[in-house]
Amino acid sequence: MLESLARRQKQAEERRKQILAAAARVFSRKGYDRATTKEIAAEAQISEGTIYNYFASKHDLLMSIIKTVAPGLFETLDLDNAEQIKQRFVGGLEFLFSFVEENQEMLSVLASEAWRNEEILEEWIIVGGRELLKRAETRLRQLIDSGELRPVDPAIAARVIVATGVGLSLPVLLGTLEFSGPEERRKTAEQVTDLLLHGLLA
Amino acid sequence: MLESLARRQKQAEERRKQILAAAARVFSRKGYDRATTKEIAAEAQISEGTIYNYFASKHDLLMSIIKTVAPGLFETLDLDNAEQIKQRFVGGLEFLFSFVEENQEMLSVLASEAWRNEEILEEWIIVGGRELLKRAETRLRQLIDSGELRPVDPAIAARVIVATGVGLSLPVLLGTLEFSGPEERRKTAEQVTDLLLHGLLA
Amino acid sequence: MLESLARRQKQAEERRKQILAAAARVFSRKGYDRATTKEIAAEAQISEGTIYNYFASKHDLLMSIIKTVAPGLFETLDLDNAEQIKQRFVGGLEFLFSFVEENQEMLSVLASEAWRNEEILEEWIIVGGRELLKRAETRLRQLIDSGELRPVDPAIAARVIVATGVGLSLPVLLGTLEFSGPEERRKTAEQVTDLLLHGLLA
Amino acid sequence: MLESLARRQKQAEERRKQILAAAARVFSRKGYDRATTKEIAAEAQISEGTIYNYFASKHDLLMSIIKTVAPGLFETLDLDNAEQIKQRFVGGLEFLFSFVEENQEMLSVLASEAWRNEEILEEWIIVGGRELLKRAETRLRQLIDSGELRPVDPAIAARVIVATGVGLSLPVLLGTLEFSGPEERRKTAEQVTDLLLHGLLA
DNA sequence: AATGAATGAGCATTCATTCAT
DNA sequence: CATGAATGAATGCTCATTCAT
Repeated sequence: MLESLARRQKQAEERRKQILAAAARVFSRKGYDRATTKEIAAEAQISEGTIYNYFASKHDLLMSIIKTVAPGLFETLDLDNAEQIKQRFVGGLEFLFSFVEENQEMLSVLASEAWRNEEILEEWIIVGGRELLKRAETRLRQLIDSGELRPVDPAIAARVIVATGVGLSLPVLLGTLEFSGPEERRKTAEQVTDLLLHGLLA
Repeated sequence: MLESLARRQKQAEERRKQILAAAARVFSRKGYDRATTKEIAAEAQISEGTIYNYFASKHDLLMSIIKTVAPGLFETLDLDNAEQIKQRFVGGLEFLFSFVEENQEMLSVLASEAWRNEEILEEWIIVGGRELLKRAETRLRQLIDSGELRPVDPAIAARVIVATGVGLSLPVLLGTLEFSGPEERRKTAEQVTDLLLHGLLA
Repeated sequence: MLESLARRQKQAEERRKQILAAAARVFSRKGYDRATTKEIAAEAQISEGTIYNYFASKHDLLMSIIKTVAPGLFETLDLDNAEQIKQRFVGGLEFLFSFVEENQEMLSVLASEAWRNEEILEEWIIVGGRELLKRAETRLRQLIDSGELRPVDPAIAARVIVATGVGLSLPVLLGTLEFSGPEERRKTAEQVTDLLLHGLLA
Repeated sequence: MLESLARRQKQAEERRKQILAAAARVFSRKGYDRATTKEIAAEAQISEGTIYNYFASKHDLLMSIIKTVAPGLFETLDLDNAEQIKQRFVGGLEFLFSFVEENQEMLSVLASEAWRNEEILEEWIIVGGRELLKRAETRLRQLIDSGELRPVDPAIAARVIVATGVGLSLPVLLGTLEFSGPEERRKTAEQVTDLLLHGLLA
């Protein structure tokens, strides 16, 4: 009895994930508006009606996808988890590249819908971005105070670092660039870090 | 006769621009899919049918907007029009920020539609981006060869520079950031240039 | 064995009644078309599937409700079970009012569905109404022949009496009127009878 | 110009009526819930989309039908427009019968939907019915005071009169009875009036 | 017998496009 | 050229019914 109840809940959770993944693929391919519930159902190999046993609406599918992937994005962009400055940058970029590649479908849904969905823009881009910038700024200020970094404006520096990370991720999100593997991700992260730390000048 | 023909053509061209601007405003506000021809007609203060005297379809409106604004984007990102390295960077960034602010509506249409429109992505983002990177890379290689820049990988450096420019423009495109005026644009461009040229390290 | 079979049948009969009562409540509240099997199941505290172990379809539920309540309606309207004319009228009206109040839910289902369901209209309203009028007419003719009533057209008189009873029951069926108790029902029945027997004129 | 504008408005009004009449026929036949916009469009010999150029929704169609016919119902039931008591009753009943026959489709929509539509029930049945009873009661009280009628309870008498009128109209509304012509309507009105005024007793 | 997840036909509504005026 | 009413295909969503457990 209890066992079957637990199994049923587990199956329901599996079903939810299956539908969400299918929806993410279709949304990523077509965009939210051009995606149809018919196509999502076909992608998930279920009938249209079944979607509505697990999600209240097409809009609920979208928001559930965003909620699944967005929090991880801002954690990933965190720079606080390494010892040496260089390692922090390299590690942060590597995590970012990995996260973006692993969650490309869901993140591209987030990225493409934020433009026209006030709710997503407010809740996940503006708020998340502001907090991210604040943390980066605080961290940079500490490093400047400790003399490890030049006395640059930490607000601008934070914006440049985040902008660079986001800008470098865009082609991956758009599906126009793929890293060949972990080594390439690492090498790119190291090269970018080198440029950010030492600059372009001779 | 000829005069009236010319005048007529000129008026027709005005009408086209008027409709295109209205469409850009509505697309920017609602997104292409959620914009209706009814709303575009109302915004342009004409009737729905008139749209079809100047454009073949709603899709044609979209592509015409893209075609109007996209070429300027890549010219703007060009770094070749200044003497000193620093001035090239500062000038390029200033132009970019100005161009993005001036064309925010049309560019946000481009940015938001590229995610789900293969045609736009291919023709304007991939091709344009590739050429832009190529030009930047060539230019950087010359500067490295001349000893003005460190011997970094020019391909990576080009990607970082473009990524930073794009990443810094995103909040403006999304409408979540506005420069207070030309001075702020210039100051930001200078600070970003300083970071790109000299790096973060002490 | 036999005993358990009988018990089982009795339980099944209980279940049927339980579902039918739940369906009548929901149909009465929402109307047949807007009622859902999901809501009926919830009201009966069973699962949707179980309904179909006792009834062939939602339509079967409706017809079973009608079949349960409609025959009683026409028996109730019968005027043949009293001695004095006045008592016959008063008693008939009292029974009608009581029956309508007691079966308000099921009767309102009948009343509201007859408008759009040819089967119900034909089988229960037209046929039942015709027989009712015929019996009333026969009875009135006897009373006219015996000199107890004026020589009015018995067909018209029957229609007026039935119409009055039905018309007075409508607010109760609609749920917009409730008698405060048996005394009010009796008093109303007496007042109406007085008017029907003696008329309005001074 | 002005002429064509006026003509256009007139045509639009025609269209509205055409659609409303078609909807009333289909609602009357199938009931609101079982009627489809597809069938209404076919009945009106237009396409489905055109309905929405004139009405906001299927629900708007329903409420527009009710609003068209309901006010007339209560005016018709008014008893105030004749000299002699008998003539008032006969005239009132004749008007009622005519009105019901002429507006059978729209009225049957009102009658069948009031059961399940709180808005219609409240706004058109309860409020309208209450006012009607009040007017009838006032009028009866005057006639009682003037000695033309017996000293019966005017509230009960009003309910009986209205109930009789409504009850007699039901078969017409349901489509199970048709008067053969104006003479039959008049004769029935006279017979019913005779019974109401003089009662059944010898 | 009881359950409730899965099904898919069917519905109201939207909107790009056409075309008679 | 301008208009806007008419069109009808396409869509998100509902719900009676089935059936594996």
